[in-house]
Amino acid sequence: MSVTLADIARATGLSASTVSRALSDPDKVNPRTRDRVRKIAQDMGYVPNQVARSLTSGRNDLIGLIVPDIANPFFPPIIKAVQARASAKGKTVLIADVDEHPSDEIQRARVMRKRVDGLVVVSPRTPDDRLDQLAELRPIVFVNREVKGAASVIIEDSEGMREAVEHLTALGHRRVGYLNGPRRSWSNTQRQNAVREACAAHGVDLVEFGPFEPQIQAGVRAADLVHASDVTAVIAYDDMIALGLMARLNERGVRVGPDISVIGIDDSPMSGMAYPTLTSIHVPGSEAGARAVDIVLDLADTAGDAEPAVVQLETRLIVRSSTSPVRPDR
Amino acid sequence: MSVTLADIARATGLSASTVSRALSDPDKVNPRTRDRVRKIAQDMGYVPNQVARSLTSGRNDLIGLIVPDIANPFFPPIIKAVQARASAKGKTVLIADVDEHPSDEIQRARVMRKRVDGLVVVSPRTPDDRLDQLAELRPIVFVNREVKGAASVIIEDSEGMREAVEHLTALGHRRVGYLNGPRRSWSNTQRQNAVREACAAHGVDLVEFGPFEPQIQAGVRAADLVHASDVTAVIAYDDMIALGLMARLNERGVRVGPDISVIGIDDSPMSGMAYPTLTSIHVPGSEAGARAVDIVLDLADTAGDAEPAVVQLETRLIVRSSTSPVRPDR
DNA sequence: CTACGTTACGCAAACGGTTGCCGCAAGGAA
DNA sequence: TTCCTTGCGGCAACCGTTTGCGTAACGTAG
Repeated sequence: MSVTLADIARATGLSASTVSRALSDPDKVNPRTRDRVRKIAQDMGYVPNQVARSLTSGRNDLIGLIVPDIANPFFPPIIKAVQARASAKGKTVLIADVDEHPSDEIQRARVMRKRVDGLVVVSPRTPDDRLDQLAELRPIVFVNREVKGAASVIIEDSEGMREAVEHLTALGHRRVGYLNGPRRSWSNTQRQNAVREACAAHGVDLVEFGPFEPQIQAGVRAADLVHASDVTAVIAYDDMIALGLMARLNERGVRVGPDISVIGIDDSPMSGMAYPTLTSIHVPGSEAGARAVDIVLDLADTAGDAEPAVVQLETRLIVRSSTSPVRPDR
Repeated sequence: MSVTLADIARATGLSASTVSRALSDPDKVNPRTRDRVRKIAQDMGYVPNQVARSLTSGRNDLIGLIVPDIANPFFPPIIKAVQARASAKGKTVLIADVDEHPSDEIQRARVMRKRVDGLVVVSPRTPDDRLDQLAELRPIVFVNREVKGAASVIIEDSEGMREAVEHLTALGHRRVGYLNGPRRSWSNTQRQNAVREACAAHGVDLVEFGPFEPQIQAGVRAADLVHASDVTAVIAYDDMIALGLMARLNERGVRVGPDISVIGIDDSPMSGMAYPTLTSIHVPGSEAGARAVDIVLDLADTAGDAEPAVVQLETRLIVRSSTSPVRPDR
């Protein structure tokens, strides 16, 4: 079918091993031979069979990426960053969208395990005990999730959240809503704690709603609850919910900004395109993705003796036009 | 390191071949033996090594997907659909984001070729001659791009475009702008032709702008050009441009809808979340992705003797609130 | 009881590279 | 000239599975 090492060996009169070395381990062979082999290989259109290569060498030049939902706009930037970084290091990305269906995760991961050099898992919803099982599939690194004994890149919500609440108090808001994300979400727990602490610290009344799924529709539903309450500002678990919220408020004639302030989390690319543009807590997804790749490849090299790295990334508030001073009559 | 067939063979006192058959070709062995083997394999936590499996069988259970830009919201639904469909057929997706950098494509594709069962390529920008090279890497299917002699799923813009122009004329618009996409984009050529024909057919004056990159920022830039012209409605090459356009028009106090009508193309998930919600020509990306997977796997089975399938998918207009009757004074 | 057909399993050769080890030849030193 | 070193390249094992073929054991029929 296609050109193999053996074909080149025949064409050059050398043995397969020499050809192999000429192509991948240049120092072990005479420069003249090397060049001759390379030229012939080139001419014959030789492309090494990665599968065969992996089998012996153990290296796959592949990294596995597991995400819950590609369509959620928070993830594409992460995926892109992972893929870019991997590509820069000569790796390709094997992707699995588990579609918010955590039970698939372990299965998928196990199947992937042998053909990738490492796993990057973005898994906000999976229960801890499942993750522990996953964690055995080293090298592995978790993004936005802390798993004991495993490497991870986590996003520290507290700073951004503090900025958000500070921003709202500066605008005169004293009663703020928080729209909870999914009940089992690790992120939501983090964010919930962060908002509670920040509000307590600033003497702001906190009203919690939800849980809501990270979907536009959930935000739409949330809108009416929020509107019926007496909060003057609301922080949503993520931008999706915030955007749905805004859309519905717009529809009901409530002006986001002047009438009620809205803050999202993630700072997904859509924040700047919504109307009004959405004030959002920037979560450095791209950076997290890139770091995760670095860590996992490091792990792959150093055969897992080192102690797992835990990288923390900070969040910060990006102010746009969905937040305004509280209305004088409230 | 991890459990192999040989380990199970040892544990059961059988040979590796029998174990292999017990697990993957159930009819060839005694049911009693089969069950015993399966139980032990299960207990020992055996996971077949896909790499080794691929090497002999030739099957990889992988399909390659090449997209220009994951972060462009048009693609995630396609990726998701591809991944979902692939997953349903027991395949995993190898993804390459070529970052709008067409020269990488062939290289990446060649490297992928041996380890995937087929390639799905979404490549709106790559020049034809390059695609011809790509097309040799069968099985391969192109999405939203026609390549002679190769399978493809193409999206027929004309119907949706006809509906769009019809819709605008019904609202009284007689002078319509079209914001061109990237100069070398195949899609843009299609859309440009479609809008020209549709306008000609309905006696509408067409004013073309651009080319523009499919980015928010390009739309922002387009806004001022459009505003300075005398068109009362504008159709953008894609939603990204349309959204940027709307954002800037909003900012300048031009009311999208009442003052100027805007139509996007793609009907990306954001169309419904913009303000005002964006009338857009729905492009069935998910369906295209799913169909592409079907075709490519078909091709992989039937060793490429059949003549390449070309599937056409229709577009249709989704009316939302960014289009309104033309202002009486225009 | 022999002969033949099944069934159930094992042997061994792939698949296409990689890599440890060894032999051999050439060059330098003694 | 001889011995040792060094560098180059070949041999063969191996990675973990699949699969064609062969064969032992067993059952059935003649």
